[in-house]
Amino acid sequence: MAVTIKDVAKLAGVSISTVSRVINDSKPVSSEMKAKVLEAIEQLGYKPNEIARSLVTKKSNLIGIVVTDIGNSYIAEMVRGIEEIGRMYGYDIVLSSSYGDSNTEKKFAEILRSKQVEGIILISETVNKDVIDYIQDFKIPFIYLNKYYIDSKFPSVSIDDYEASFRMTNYLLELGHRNVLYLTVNGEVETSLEKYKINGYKKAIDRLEEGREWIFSAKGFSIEDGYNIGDRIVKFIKEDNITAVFCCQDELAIGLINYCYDNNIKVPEDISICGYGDIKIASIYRPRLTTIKEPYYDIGAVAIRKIIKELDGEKIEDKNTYLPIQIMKRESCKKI
Amino acid sequence: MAVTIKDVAKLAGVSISTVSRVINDSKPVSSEMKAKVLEAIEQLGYKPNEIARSLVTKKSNLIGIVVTDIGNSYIAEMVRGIEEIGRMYGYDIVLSSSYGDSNTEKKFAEILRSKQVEGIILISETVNKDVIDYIQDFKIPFIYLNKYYIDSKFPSVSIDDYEASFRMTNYLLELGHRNVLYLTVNGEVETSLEKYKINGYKKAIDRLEEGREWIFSAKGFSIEDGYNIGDRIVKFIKEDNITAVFCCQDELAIGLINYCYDNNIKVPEDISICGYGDIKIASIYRPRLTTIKEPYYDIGAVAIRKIIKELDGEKIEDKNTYLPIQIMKRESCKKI
DNA sequence: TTGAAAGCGCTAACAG
DNA sequence: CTGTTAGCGCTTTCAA
Repeated sequence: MAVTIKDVAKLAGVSISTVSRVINDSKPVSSEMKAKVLEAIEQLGYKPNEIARSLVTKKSNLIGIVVTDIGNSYIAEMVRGIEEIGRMYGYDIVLSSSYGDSNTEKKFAEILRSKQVEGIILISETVNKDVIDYIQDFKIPFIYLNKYYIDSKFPSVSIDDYEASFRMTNYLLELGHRNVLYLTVNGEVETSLEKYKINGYKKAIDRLEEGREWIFSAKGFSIEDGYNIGDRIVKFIKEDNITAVFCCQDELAIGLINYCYDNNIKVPEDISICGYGDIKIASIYRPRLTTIKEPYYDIGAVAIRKIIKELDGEKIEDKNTYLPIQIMKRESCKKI
Repeated sequence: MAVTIKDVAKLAGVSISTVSRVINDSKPVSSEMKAKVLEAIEQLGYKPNEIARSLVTKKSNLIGIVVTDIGNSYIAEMVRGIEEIGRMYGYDIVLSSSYGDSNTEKKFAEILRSKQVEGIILISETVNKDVIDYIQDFKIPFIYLNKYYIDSKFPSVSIDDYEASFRMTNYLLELGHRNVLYLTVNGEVETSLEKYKINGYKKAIDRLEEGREWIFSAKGFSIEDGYNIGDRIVKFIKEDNITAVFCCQDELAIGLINYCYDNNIKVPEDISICGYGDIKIASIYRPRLTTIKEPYYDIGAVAIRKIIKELDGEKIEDKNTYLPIQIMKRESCKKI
């Protein structure tokens, strides 16, 4: 059996309240008693039982997070931010992976609540108003992070996608490209952030004299989806003299570049390709991927900071938080 | 205030013990009472407070894990395995990142213990007997995972590095390579797994008539280290007609291939390069990296399985667990 | 089969 | 400044 506060009290010859006071520094204790207690604690190697403590204080110092898949590098990065900042404020992280199933998301959120987590961060890749409502009903601080979709009624933290997309398109234009294709993804148009990104792209193109929009859709957001659409894109490139492809996600861009590699099309010599996200591989891959940096670490950090603020009683504004945009100019896009 | 067992009892018109019995199904309860209780639970949306439960049962159903950095893809993969299997047995994961500092590892392990985790998994990248001893003193199930170093006295789960390295070298030989360079890393020779891997390489080379060993050291295990050693390797390649480089880690291999890319050396046309680990990027990168698969997910899965077994009172053998080896034959190495 | 009561390890009034 | 005591929400004897 582990050593408890009683053992310490007994050894130090004081009451348990005194021990409690010294470990929490909650009320003045005479220095001699304090010394005795500290001595006993040291001797016994006593560590307070946080579970017992939580039960009475109603503070578990736990933040629950349910992610789609910690194996995704951008999610791991968000979790890093959450964990590191959480720790600074004394919170530990309880992690669970839903693998994209929204019932699982619910179930895990439920379990987390049972474990008395003080707040929940959900990192999702699908839209599910249902799940959001469900978790909000817990009445504990809750942040919803989704790189692909938005729930307009629910604040989150992200970059301004419209602006980012606009800036990236402009960068391509500055590089001299005139026929820029935007590669988006089929799907829920209503809630997809693609709506904003496409508008950003359009705005930039529209400012061109005779600017023409080329929008194309992949089946999904994955590397494989990018690869699979390669042949159709390449056909387009040739027919319409496209010189740059702006992919709505880094994964698609990587997949597309892989397709090019496998088919002897040189990037950026034959075609410039850029992505969106700046996932880890983007700067490792050759050619290094030109992309928009979504600051995943910071997104996680800000998310948990919000939760902690709310826990501390600060009123958090009910607005989306936008983080700075950065265009990572690398070698996958060249001047024309 | 959340709804408690008392509320349920009151509403159902029974004692709290009865409620407890139905939620735990621990003792027979008449079906009518049961019905009333279930009804009340439903109506109130009652969920047992796991913290309170833990306090009395002394089972937190929490496994603590301290990792070097969840941003590392192989670590994320191990965590996936841990989490997924843990969940199957009703355990939740509390995650913390040490960023490589062994005092932090200690400190976090300590915090986890306070949180009453039932077992600890430490994923480390350095050697520190100290930390291991410290955590073992907690007297709770503990698994130590380290991709780079070994503590011979402490069982872990991994592949047989000697055998893996032997097989990979043989594969290179089968491909027709005769001058194969092994790229290792400077450092703690005593505890490094490189010892075994180098021996595996040597054994394969030695079976060759006139086989010659070429062993070279990078400064560290990172992509950057691989890149930085590029010029020296290339010099060697030319002088000594090396046709294949066997890198002791995928990261080094990727770094080296990047160096080649940037310096117009074609892989695998000019030089074959293989890695060790099969990290996520290995199969995405072009050329796809030939490498040895270390089954990270499975390593995590087996690790937590061991912990759970121990928690269930099964005696676990005090031996290292070896997982199957697989050579991923891809395009970065070609026939000669 | 049920309920009363003790107690898990700790904090926080409340007295003194 | 210190100790006594009453819980926190739950499980688990022990009687009934």
